[in-house]
Amino acid sequence: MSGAPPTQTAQGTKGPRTWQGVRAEVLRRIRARDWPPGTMIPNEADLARELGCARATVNRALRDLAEAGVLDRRRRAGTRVAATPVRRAVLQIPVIRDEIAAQGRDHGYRLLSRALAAPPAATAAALALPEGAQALHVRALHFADAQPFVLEDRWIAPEAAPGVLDADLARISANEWLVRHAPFASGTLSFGAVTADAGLAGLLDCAPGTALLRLDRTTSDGARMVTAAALTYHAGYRLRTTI
Amino acid sequence: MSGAPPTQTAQGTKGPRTWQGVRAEVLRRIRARDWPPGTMIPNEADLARELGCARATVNRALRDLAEAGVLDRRRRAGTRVAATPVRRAVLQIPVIRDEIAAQGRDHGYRLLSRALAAPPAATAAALALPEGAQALHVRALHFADAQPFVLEDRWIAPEAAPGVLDADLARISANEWLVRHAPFASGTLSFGAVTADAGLAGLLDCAPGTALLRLDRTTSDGARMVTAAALTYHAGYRLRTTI
DNA sequence: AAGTGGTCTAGACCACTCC
DNA sequence: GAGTGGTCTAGACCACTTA
Repeated sequence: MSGAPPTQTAQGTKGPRTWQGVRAEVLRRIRARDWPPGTMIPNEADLARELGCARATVNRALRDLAEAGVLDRRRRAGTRVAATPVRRAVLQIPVIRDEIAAQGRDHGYRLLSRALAAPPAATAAALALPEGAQALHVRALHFADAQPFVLEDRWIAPEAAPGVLDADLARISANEWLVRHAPFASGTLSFGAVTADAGLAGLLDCAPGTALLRLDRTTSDGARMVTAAALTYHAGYRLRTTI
Repeated sequence: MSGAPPTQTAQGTKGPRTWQGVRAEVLRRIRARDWPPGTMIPNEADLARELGCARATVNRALRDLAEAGVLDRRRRAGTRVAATPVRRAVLQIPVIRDEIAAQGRDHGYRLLSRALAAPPAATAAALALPEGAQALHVRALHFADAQPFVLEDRWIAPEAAPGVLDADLARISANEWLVRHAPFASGTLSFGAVTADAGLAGLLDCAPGTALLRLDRTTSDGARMVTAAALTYHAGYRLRTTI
């Protein structure tokens, strides 16, 4: 139910005294319509008594189901079965090199351009740059077995990524440099579709007019915006995940 | 760092005696390169002593960071900072009606077709249907304020969704019917871009050749495949999430 | 005002895995 | 075999929210 099993200890039928067992039992009652959507379920203390375990165990199970969107929990108001379950899918966003390597293909990389420039207004806003400030603009192409895989078009705020101006981005992609030097950031992600113009078509080796998947991403180190990147994938690329 | 704040109690700087405080402190040390990627960090008991809290509190914090992909934890082997951090983004997949309502727009719905038929081979395989078996094929259009929002093209295995053949899919969308009657399922999800042909362009009110975001989804109730759906969104639609 | 979930503690045992 | 994380317990206090 949850995106990934919370633990590796994913055995078959857990007794009801483990938190996985409690979760399974609660899920069973929901699926069996003992507790239809919208129903208020017993509070943690009562459930713990009924199932013969500690309240902390029940709490762990219910918290997990709430994170999965199955339950709706609120203090004082209690816990109810979600009326319209919101599914949560966990997307894995690997480093481009790793994604290609995971397919058993060779990763290639070519820096197309690198320049300090004033970004377009939208990008400047996304990076929270002051008026007229410059940023590092990098365009690069990643290959899988010599086939174009994804075009990386990235703006980096130099102050937020010290050292990036000295990095040899012809050898190591900005993607990887940032992962190594400004790791564990937070940010936003959005997906859309774009039509390949002549330039994109040439770079990604497809016909002009082809529909391509594009991922836009902004990254913050927790305090400052570090980078805004647009990744345009080759034709036919699909992003996969499981619910 | 984690997809969503695990609790609503997202205050500023938590003292180090809460699990959020421990998480913040660990994250700070990682970002400050006190613990570079690949480093083994102290075990839970030591960290708890150092930070002056219970081991369970440290466990909660480290487990959260491990779920976020920041840490790599293994029994006996200990906890280390992930060498190549795999970002995990949590995607919210709401019911279409709710997604439109959340934008403050009116949801409209029109059933285009409904028929029992033998699905194409790929779909039959996705639904694990026996040779020549029939499935319910539903095509419908969702509107936001009378503008086409998304085309739903869905195959449903009737045996796995008892009652669906009697459902009035002209009034309630298959999307919603399934959520209500076969909830809390698991499945796969994949995204891609497609070019609008004349038919799609007409339905989604865009020019032929426009690039559209398409989401393919299969759903299982845990034992059997229930449905395979393709959702093709209107031009300009973006799927957003945060890391 | 009161009841519910959210969290912390201190201790214990277990399961897994690396040495 | 030993050390690490994974989990459970019993009790306690707190924070929030709603009646």
